[in-house]
Amino acid sequence: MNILTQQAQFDHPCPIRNVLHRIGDQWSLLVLETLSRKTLRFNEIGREINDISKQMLSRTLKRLEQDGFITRTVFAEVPPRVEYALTDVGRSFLVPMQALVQWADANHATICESRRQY
Amino acid sequence: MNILTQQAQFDHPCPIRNVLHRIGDQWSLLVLETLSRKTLRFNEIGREINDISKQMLSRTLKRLEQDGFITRTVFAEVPPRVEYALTDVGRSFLVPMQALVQWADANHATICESRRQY
DNA sequence: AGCTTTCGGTCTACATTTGAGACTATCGTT
DNA sequence: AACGATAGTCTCAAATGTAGACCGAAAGCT
Repeated sequence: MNILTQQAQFDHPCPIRNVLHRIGDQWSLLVLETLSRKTLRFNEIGREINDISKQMLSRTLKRLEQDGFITRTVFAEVPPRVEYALTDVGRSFLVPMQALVQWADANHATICESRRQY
Repeated sequence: MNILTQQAQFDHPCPIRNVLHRIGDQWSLLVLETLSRKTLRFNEIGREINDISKQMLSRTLKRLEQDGFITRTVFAEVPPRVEYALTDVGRSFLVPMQALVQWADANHATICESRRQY
C-alpha cells in the first residue's frame, strides 16, 4: 500500500489518488496547458487541441471547474460566449505540470529510441 | 496549437504529447510510484495497488518497459519469478512525478471542498 | 497420496468510456 | 433565403477496461 492507494481503497472522498486520477485522464493536462497562456472560449480550446471531441471537452471542462482548477463565465450574448480561465489553484498546478512537460520534452527522444529498439 | 499538440497532429512518432499520453493513463503513475521504493514482482505490484486488474497491470508494465522506464527480469524458476525495477530514466522521472504528488497532497483538501460546494 | 496455493500471465465475456456526427436556437453575413 | 458561428447535448457505434476462468509445474499441508 503506497501513498496513492492507502486512502482510495477505503473509499475516502478525496485521496491524493483521486486528484491524480482526474488530472491523469486523457485530456485534462492538455486543457490546462492550453489555458495556461490565456483565457479562451469553448471552441477556441477545441481548435487548439484539435483532436478532442466536443463531448470530452465539455466533460473535461466541467470536472476541472468542479475541482476548482478553472472558472466558467457565461456572457448573455447571442451567439453565446463562454470563457474559461485558470483559477489560482489552476495556476499553482502549472508549476509541477510544467516540470513534467519539461521532463517529457527533454526525454522524449530517448523514449522513442527505446520504443524503436524494443 | 500548443507545445503538446503541435507535433501530435502531424503524426510524429514521439511528440511530448505522446510521452504524456503514456504516463497520463489510469495506472502508469501508480505503478511507477509503487516501484519507486523497491524492485517488485508482478503480483507484488498488483497487491500494492490493490484494485488494478491483471490485464491492465500486464499492459502497463509492458508499455513502461517499451518506453524504457522499467526493466523486466525473468528468473527460470518454478513457480516463475519476474522482477520489475526502475531504470535510470524511470528514476529521473520520479523527480517531476513526486512534485506532482506533493502538489496533489497539499491541495486535495481544497479540491474536495470545491467539489462539495459545486 | 491428494488437495490447495502460488507464480505470471492470457483469454473471454461483459460493462463502461469515448468518439463521430446530428441537433438545438438565435443572430449576422452573403 | 440559406449559411455559418456560438456552446453544448444526445444517440449510436467503436474502443477500452474489468472480472474471473484457465494454464502447468512445483511446493506445502493433511
